[in-house]
Amino acid sequence: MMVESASETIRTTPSNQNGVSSLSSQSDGGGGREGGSKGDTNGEISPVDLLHLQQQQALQAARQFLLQQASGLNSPGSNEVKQSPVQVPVSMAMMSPQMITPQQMQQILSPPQLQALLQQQQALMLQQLQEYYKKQQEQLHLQLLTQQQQQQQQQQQQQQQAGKQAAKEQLGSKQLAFQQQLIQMQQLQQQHILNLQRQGLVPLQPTAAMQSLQQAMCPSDLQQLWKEVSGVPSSDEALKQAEGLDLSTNSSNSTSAFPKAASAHIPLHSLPNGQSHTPKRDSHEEHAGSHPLYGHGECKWPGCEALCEDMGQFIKHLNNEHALDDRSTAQCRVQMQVVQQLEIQLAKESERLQAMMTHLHMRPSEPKPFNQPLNLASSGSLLKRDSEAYPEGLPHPPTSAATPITPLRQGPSVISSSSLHTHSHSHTHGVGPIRRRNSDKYCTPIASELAQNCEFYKNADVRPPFTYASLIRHAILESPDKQLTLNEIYNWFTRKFAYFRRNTATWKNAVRHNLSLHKCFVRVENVKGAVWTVDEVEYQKRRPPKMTGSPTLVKNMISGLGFGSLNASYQAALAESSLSLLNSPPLVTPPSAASLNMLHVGHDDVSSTVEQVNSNGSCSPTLSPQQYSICLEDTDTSPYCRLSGLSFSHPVHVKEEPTEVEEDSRPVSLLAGVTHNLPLPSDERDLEEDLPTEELE
DNA sequence: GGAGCCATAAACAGAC
DNA sequence: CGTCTGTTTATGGCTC
Repeated sequence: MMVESASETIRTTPSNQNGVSSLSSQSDGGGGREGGSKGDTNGEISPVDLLHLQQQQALQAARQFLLQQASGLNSPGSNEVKQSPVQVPVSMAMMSPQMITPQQMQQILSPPQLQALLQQQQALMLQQLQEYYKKQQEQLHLQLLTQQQQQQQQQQQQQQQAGKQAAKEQLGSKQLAFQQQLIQMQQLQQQHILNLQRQGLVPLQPTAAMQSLQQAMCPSDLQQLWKEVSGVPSSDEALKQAEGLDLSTNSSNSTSAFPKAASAHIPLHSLPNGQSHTPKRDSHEEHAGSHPLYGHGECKWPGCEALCEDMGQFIKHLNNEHALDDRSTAQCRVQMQVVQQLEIQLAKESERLQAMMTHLHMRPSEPKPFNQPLNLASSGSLLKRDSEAYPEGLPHPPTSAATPITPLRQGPSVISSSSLHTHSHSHTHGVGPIRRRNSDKYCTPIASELAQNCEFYKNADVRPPFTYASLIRHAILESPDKQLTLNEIYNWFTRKFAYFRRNTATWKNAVRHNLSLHKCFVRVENVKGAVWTVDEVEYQKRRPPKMTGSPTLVKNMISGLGFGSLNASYQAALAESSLSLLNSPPLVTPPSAASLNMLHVGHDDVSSTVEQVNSNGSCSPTLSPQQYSICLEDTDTSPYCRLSGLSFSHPVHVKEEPTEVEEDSRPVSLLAGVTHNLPLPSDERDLEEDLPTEELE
């Protein structure tokens, strides 16, 4: 729930609103320049120099301010920030809330708190930054004004004299200089803002459009935003918002020479060559045949959608409605930023994809190198491998697909299991390797899967490919005491899986249902109340049929793994069944009775698995001979007896005492043997990493 | 088609 | 009285 709220806050980012409003009001206030003195600027020093100076000062100050903010936000002794505050490449804003803030804060504060804090900081920073810029602009305009006055006077004089031409040129050049300064300022501002955005220090933009970008950008939203921007009648405010900062100067009356000039140049900085006039119009007319802004009989100008029968009409419309004015330039700018943000996003996603691909490719056993131009593609191919074609458009294929697979690094167990039956599958690797993986995987069930992908499941709204029963069991076994209250189980679910942060009623009911329904979950009355424990014997009892019965189940599991939701339930069951074959030893906790139990019980499963494997032909060396032997040993000895003897002599309410007693009996050796041959270590690591971050009540 | 497993929904009861 | 917890039943999907 907390997470839920956190994400909510992220989406709404109220601070943005504040930023906007403050901005607009400020810019309005900028009108005060009129009455403002002409004083200081005056004349001896060249205005350009002055501007330069001021700009630099302003930027300097702004930078310092940002640095302070940044360092305040980030870890205390962050020197890095000092060096290149603007360089931070990572778009933290895109990352999950947890990533945004330093770990320490993360640990101290709850996500909502962090979020609120961040927003505050961001709003503050933005505000102050904007103030700086605003001041600079005001000064610029003051200068412009005074310049104009001077020029006008000059003009008059010159008119009287006659050297009109020269005067005009002078005037023009001076204006141009100012305008260029303005443009530079604007560019700097933009860059600054962008950098801030990249650093996640500032909300994408004060504009609503940017906000929406930050989330999933849906075209309709954008359109709406565009309309907002363009629709406002005397869209001063909106424009200013849209532009992030500037344009405050030339309020509505574009008739005045300066504003017009200034605004006219705004688009310039998108044009490298600096041609000042009507760049857009020209370009528009160039593509008379097929105009990029014209399609399906309507104008595609952001937020426009005006119907135009033919090109001519469209051109007219374009020239009339989207001429070079404040609104258009503002829209253009917004569009620029949209594109920029998209590019950033694209870069990020590409990077991620790259990482995923490399990771997946690294897998030695990967039978089919998937051609993944896309995340989806990769996951899809994987899915298809074992199960037939899978519906494309998996909910959260990227990581989900990747994750389930990743665990296979130790051995694509899942696949292997499937391979048992799916001979036809072009597993390049012989039976041997497959098997191993198989067994390996079995040895690193849900635990490793979770451990390795915990981050993914934590953040991605993907349904985990495990059954409720297996999840509950895992949660319980993961706990120090191997027992959890219902509420604790709930918490574990929400903590570990973003998916379970919604529809709480549904899955909680399912959890309760499972707890009650399955004999393997034993309710134990505790001092504090009731806690739930796992009866491994019972848990294992119901497994065998599945595994032995249907190898295909395992096969399907893979699809379940990569798969988000459709067959989720069933697939989950399958996945879980195979995953938890050999129950994972307690990942985080030292060998305990429970772990023992798990192992022992697991043997059962393992043995069954083994049987399959053997039947297939080769043995599973990977299953670490030791482990193997152990399993067999145990099984031989009396897996179940041992189990029951150990912790569940009375399968029921004996959670604590027995467990501890058994601990020493033999578990250690077993565990030792198993653990090291198994990929577990890494899992343990992962889990440990994982655990600290989340508080276990 | 039946068996088995699972998820989901819902009714119900008892405790807090 | 509302919520939480726990039990139970019903239903539907899926695979073997």
